Formats: sequence, C-alpha cells, structure tokens
Amino acid sequence: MNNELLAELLYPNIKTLPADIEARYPKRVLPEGAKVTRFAPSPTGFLHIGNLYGAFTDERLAHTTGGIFYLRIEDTDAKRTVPNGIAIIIETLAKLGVIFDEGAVIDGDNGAYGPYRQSERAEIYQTFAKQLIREGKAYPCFCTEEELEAIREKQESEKLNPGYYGEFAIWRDAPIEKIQEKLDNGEAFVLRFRSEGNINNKLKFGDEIKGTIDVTENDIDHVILKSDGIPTYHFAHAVDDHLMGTTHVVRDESWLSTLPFHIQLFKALGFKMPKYCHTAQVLKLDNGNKRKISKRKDPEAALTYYHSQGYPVAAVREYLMTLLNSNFEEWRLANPNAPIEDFKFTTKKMSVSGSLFDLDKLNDVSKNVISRMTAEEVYDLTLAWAKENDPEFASVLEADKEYAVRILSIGRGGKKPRKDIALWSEVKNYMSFFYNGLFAPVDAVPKTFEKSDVSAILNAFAAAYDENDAQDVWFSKIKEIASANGFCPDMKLYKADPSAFKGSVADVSMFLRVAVTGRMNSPDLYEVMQILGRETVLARIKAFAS
RNA sequence: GGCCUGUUAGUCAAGUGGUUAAGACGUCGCCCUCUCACGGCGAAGACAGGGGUUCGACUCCCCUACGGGUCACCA
Repeated sequence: MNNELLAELLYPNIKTLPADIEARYPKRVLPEGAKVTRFAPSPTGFLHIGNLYGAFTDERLAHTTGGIFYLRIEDTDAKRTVPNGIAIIIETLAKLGVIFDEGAVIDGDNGAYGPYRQSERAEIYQTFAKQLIREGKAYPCFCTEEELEAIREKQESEKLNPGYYGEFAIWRDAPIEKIQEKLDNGEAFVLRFRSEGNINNKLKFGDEIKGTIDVTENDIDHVILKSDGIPTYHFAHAVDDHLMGTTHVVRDESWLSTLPFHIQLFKALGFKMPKYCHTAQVLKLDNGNKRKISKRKDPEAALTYYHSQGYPVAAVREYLMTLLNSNFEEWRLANPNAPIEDFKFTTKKMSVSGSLFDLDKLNDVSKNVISRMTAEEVYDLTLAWAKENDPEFASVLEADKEYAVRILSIGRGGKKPRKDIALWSEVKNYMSFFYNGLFAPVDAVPKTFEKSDVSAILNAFAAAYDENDAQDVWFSKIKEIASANGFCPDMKLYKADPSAFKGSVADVSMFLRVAVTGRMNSPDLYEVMQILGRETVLARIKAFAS
C-alpha cells in the first residue's frame, strides 16, 4: 500500500503497465536453436578492436543459426554521445563486413522491436521501474554527490567495502514523509534497486565461453534510474534484452563483476535470463606488462587505423577469426578458398584468457589473403584505398587500368603465388618503377664492381635485347654476355670457385635489375621488362650505363 | 584492499590422467634460385613455483607468485 503510494509519488506520469509494454514485444518466431544477438555500443564515434571482436562473435552466432543480429544504441549517457556516432558505427562495421538484420539505422529504426535507441525508451524503463517500486524492490535516494563521497571516504578509512549497502544505504528504509518532503522541495533523486543479496553467499553461474564460474551475491543497492529518469546500463540491459528477445548476450569480460547484480535484476523483474558469452579481452604489451588495448595510447586500437593503413577488410576479419576460434587456422589451411561463412563458429573454441594483438601475424594473414586475390581484385581494392589516402597514386592507377593489372599479375595465381603485399599502402612502392613518373632509384650497384664492366655489360645487353625473345632465349643471352665479360654464367660453377671470376650471372642480372628498376630486388626481371616495353627498358639501361 | 578471473615457447594456441607436449606467426640455418618473394627441409624455444591425490599428472585439489578485470547517477 505504502509502495503503491510511493510509486505514484515518484512517477506520476507513467500510466503504462508492464503488461502493456510486453504486449508490444511479441515472442520472436524463429527456427529451433536460432540465436538472437545484439551489438550494443555507445555512440562515442569510436570503434575499438575489441568492439569488432565482439561484433564478429555476435554476427557469427546469429547467422550460423538462422537467428537475428541487431544493433541497439546505448546512448543513456548524453555526455558520451557524439553527433555522428551512429553513422560512424554503422559505416565502419559495414566496411568490415558486419551487417545488421535489424535495429537502429542512421535515420531511424528498422525492425519491430524498437525503438533501438535507449534514449527513446524512457517510458518503457520507467514503467518497469515503477512496477519495481510497487513491489518494494526499488526506492528513491536523495543523496548528493558530496554525501556519497563522504560515505566512500568513511568506508575507505575503515577498510570496508565501498558502496551503497547496509548501514550506508541511508534512504533504503526512509519513511514516506521524508521522501515527500524532499520531493516537495524539488530535490532530485535516483532510483535504487533494493538488494537482498549477501556477500557471503556464493553461487555457480554457467557462461558460454568461460564455463562455470563462481560469483558472489551482490549486496549493493545500485542505481537503476538516474536523476534524469534515464536508466543505467544495468537496468537498460535487463529490460531491453528481455523485450527484444536477445538469447545470447556477448560482452566483454569486464562485465563479469556486475553479473551478480544483473542476475538479481532479471529475477526481480520476472525475466528469463539470456545466455551470456563473456569474451576475453584484446591486450597489448606495454613495458613488459600486458594491458587492455587503449584507444588513447594505441593507434591500432581504432578500427579506422586498419582501414587507413590499408589492411584489406578480409585480412582483419580473417585475423580476428584466428583469435576468436582456435581451430580456425587449421580449417583455413584445409579450405584456403572457402568463404568464411562456411566455418563452423562456436563459443566452445573461444579463448578464456586475453590475447595479445600480434601485428606480425596480421601481416602474414594479410599477405595470404591478398595472394589469393586476382590481379583485378587487387587493383580495385588498391584503387579504392588510394582514392581516400593517396589521390595522386589513384590517378596513376586509373590512367591505365590494363597496364596496372598486368603489373599486379606478376607471380599471381598458381600453386605458389607471390606473397609480398600485406597492405594497400605498400602497393605504390611495389609498382612505382613501372611508371616513369614514379621511377626513383633506391639501390645502386655496389662499388666492388668496376664501372667499366657494368657499362660494358649494359651496353651489350642493350644491343642484344629483343623483346620478342622467349624467357629462356632472353636469359641465355644474359649468360653469354656474362661469359664474354669475365662473369661466370653458371651459379654452381661460380660457387665452387668465386675467385676465378669477376662475378656471376647473378651479378650481371643485378646490374640489369638496378638499371631497369632502380633496386636490387624485384619480381621476375624478364616479366618486368616485358611489361615496361622495349623503349623504356633501353632508355633506362642507356641512362644508367652513362 | 574486497570480489572475480587467468597462467603451455617471444606471440597465438592444441591438449582434458599414460603424447617423442600438435600447429601457426616470428627468429635462425640449409635447399630451390638471376635478386626478392614463394615453396621445401630443418633448428632453437614452453607446461610459473611448491605441496598433495594417484601406479602415473600439463591435465584433479590446495597454497604461493605473477598477470588481467572490476568496485560511478560511464558503458
């Protein structure tokens, strides 16, 4: 009776009842075993590598079971919300291949279980909160920040657990007159959950990833509605995941510490609990210590970093999958060309402890991913990257697509494709010597060779070069030139007694390579010359020889 | 400090009482080879420490150490 009065006193404008709300959210009709997951970020305008780790898990879980993967925006903290936050989230994830079936879209909602922005759900939360008050499970607290601070200090000095509990929960059993008085005074209040928990009680809880974990009951009367009537994360989580039919909650393991409170909330509200998948964190080595990867200190924490560095979307996805499911690499080895969707994703193969982000590994994965692409695909993706990050290079690429594709085709395809591109940002350097406008020598012929020998060899090659020669003919001419100039044409022979020669055919090739490409290392020189064309090859050789 | 949680090579990891303790990245060496890349072969490198339980412990239990997380009207 008293509680009924209190509920009306606190939220007089709420006329809806929980049942009214429930009626708006019918049970989802889905195939047996279908999982409903959600990605629920704050629209801070920043996506973290850890967010992606979770988002992939959500997405795979839903889509491998015929379920639903939806986007919910947790914008209950106005201070953290940025104007384009939602658009950034949707667009960044879309680039990484994460597409939602339902939920918030840039200018509204898509789906029958909205609104999907928590800031638009105040009435819903308050309806359930009001019910909790009626049932004596929640109460108002008028403590000021200073009062709470004083409590904290007292607890600290007496080495007690911090928090609003027991004797410190001063408004827990306040008489209604006192509440009335504060209200009449126009003072703000928060709504707190009345915890019946005891920290001496331990219980077991089954997590889909972590297995059975021990939890201690919560005895703190946490805030569920802030003074502006907007819920805290905890309350919104319980209400939303219940109404929206989430079956599996995927979240960072840092939420484990508040799990006991969430268990209480679901119970108090009469909701069935979803399954929880608490994921390990992505860590980073810092001064010899592992720590959570941080958006402030670590540029690689930002998803946009991978995009601007030029990592292919597929590579980031692929690498994350290797972290996500320990048997993914093995599967990939056996199925090099299968789409990632064919992989049987499971929470059972997820790591329990945090893992260090390994850029070396990412690079390797990326090289493999790119080596499986056609020259055409590499061209398209490089061009797309360059348009955003290197417009000059983009225009070079666009000027002659066919030429660029020929360059990118060298050593591509077949059983043993070249694997020398990990990032789109490396492609320019890889291709530059094919363009007179970008040609800039980086290596020189070592001084140990006589300039006169180098010139003689280059001139001899220029005189003999015929672009119609097949590769073996081309190479035999080089051997002849080597021989004629005191360089050994046979590598085995040369290695047996290097002192008998000025050098080897490898050195002769090197002279040509440096002259034509400006560097000591390059893909197959014959193919390079074929692509460059007679005129350019001879011009570069002659220029170098003199 | 309380609570939760973790600890197999430099990194990611397989492993569930009996294994020569997989594999991948990285490192190094050799081979292939006109260079690089690719590919092939090989090497070094690990069960945090101590107690139990057991015929037998990386696997189970306890303690210690170390790591991570969390203790807001933030999510």
